[in-house]
Amino acid sequence: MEEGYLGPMQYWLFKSEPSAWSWQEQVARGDAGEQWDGVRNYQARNVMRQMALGDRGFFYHSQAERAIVGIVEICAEAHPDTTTDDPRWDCVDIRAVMPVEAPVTLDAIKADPRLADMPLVRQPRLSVQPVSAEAWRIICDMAGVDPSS
DNA sequence: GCCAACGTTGGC
DNA sequence: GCCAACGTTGGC
Repeated sequence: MEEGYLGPMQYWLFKSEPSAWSWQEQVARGDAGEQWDGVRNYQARNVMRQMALGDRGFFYHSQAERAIVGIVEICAEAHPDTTTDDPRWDCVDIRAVMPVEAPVTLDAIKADPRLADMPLVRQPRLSVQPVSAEAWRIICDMAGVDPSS
């Protein structure tokens, strides 16, 4: 990636067990954000390496809730994960932008054939995922959120 | 709380 | 470099 190049906005999805790291905790970090650490999976790491400053993402609660609950922004691009000395693992920082008007449940996503190709549906264990511009728009619609917010 | 799927680890 | 064992994840 060239320095200073502003590419098209990209979209992502971050999955978290609310008992480990919740949307409420993310919001409490404010604009400083927090590193999305602890990822020990190459595919998820590679996804994070593609993220650019200012990209947007969904914040998804797994476990009992299973719903997208908030919008986040990438506030630091991939850098070494400070929770390990293992140089293989990178992470980005994200900050909360806003909660969604209405949580979008996994059930609702699975029920929409336009979203059938999402990794969330196809590869449920991938903890950090890309989201297509179309899926972003559709889900923002369901969530009562302006896709450009 | 179970279990299937998956990904990483480590022995060979 | 293969593959079995193991640990983890996440939906149900």
